[in-house]
Amino acid sequence: MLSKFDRRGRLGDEDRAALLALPHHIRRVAAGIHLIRDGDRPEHCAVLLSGFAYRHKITGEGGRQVIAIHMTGDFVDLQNSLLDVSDHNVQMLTDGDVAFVPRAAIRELALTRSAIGMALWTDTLIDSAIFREWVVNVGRRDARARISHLLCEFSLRLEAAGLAEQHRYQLPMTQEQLADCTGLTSVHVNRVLRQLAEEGLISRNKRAIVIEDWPRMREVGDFNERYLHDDAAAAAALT
Amino acid sequence: MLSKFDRRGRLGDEDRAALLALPHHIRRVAAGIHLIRDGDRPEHCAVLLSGFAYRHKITGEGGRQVIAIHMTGDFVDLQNSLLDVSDHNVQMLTDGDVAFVPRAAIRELALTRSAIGMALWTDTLIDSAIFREWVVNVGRRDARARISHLLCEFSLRLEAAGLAEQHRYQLPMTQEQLADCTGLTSVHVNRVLRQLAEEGLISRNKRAIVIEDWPRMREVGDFNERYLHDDAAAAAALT
DNA sequence: CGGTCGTTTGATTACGATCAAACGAAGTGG
DNA sequence: CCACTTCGTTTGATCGTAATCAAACGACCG
Repeated sequence: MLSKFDRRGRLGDEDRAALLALPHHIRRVAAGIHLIRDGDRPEHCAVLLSGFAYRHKITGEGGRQVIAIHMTGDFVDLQNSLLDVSDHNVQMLTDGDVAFVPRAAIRELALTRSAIGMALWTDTLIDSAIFREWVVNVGRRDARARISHLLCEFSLRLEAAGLAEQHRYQLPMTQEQLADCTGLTSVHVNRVLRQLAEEGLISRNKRAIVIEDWPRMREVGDFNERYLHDDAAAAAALT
Repeated sequence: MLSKFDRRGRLGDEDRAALLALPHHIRRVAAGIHLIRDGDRPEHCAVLLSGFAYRHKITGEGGRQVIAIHMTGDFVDLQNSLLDVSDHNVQMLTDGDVAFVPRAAIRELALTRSAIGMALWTDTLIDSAIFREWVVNVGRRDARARISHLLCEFSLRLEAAGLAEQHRYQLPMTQEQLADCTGLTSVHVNRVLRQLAEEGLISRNKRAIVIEDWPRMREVGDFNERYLHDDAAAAAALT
């Protein structure tokens, strides 16, 4: 859980110890359970120890838009840590272990140990960078590029989290959820995936994805890993 | 410039003084000038004293997606303050006065005065909340709702910044830029604006916008001001 | 006065949505 | 253990929103 912080900021030993000493309780949480609900006043902030979670909003028409996917090691709700009322939902995508840390403890720690505050702040800024890229993805790319882009992003982030290798990984979601990430319908996602496979860009078997031709996928998906602000991800992009 | 902070966090007098004492130089900047460029390593962080700026990215196909609009009082590049290389552009939308603060000074201040750090962090979290809403806007709403939503957002944010009253304001951008905010084409934006006016939801005269029927616009745009996390904006939404 | 930029309108096209249905896999209960 | 349901995937047919292409017009500016 600390490896991500180690990768970017260097925290002193004392700061690391203080982070680890945060009060928390760990619970196994089933897929589908809400970690935060739109309109809630969150009392704690979740850290994903295993499994996946997703952030989403529902429109008045009933459409769902996924805004982010979180994976092992992510500090899930720093986004709500300093705001009073949550403006979106966070739900488990798969079963997973979650550590719940009281919000007040995090604020306290950020105030008294400002290096930790900066590290947490940085973490939320990287989340923002990904939000921005998603705005571009759904706003200005066609279906083929949107999905390719997303598959590229997953590949690098999963690799950085130690959950993928050689651009091979297990997609943690259904095609319908993929559609909700990209602003498409599940029917269309299915067709695009099939087409990408037919062209030999990817191959898949149930949820297992292999990006067979990384350079071309990068191009089709108009993907540039810089927005991930993660050296491990950047390294994975070279292979 | 401090009024926004006053509205949410309460900073002590000393902290306020420290913020005001930040080294900076103020410059008049013309519309179109870049404050940060994608790929740059920013050295300072801009505060908008007057005028508007926008944040955007360009896709490989040459499409432009606007990700955020900033107005008087906004701390424009906290988003890049802790990250090494910018992943997007920020450009002036109109002429304006900009204060440039060295990035190092901001980091220093955030480290030594953690209350300020928290206030700045909060500011970036609110930016994120708006990014998230924009993902939903371009991902899951039709053209009519996207544009209505955006007009509603502007109305409240401008009012909160003291630049609008009674849901009347001056749009700081062209229809083409509006299209780049919503993932549409300028032709289509034009048609939708005309239609909204025909139905009596808004009226317009050049760039001057009046939201004639706020309740219906809120509904058409599927707009809920909660994501702005701003009491002044929430108050304006009631009228 | 020509030139550029933004707005406006019309005609046509296409991408992705919608509607519909079948199928396989996994889980449930009788 | 097998019917039965549920959920996700897959394929086909049709429809509609917004894109694209094209052109004219008004405002502002040098």
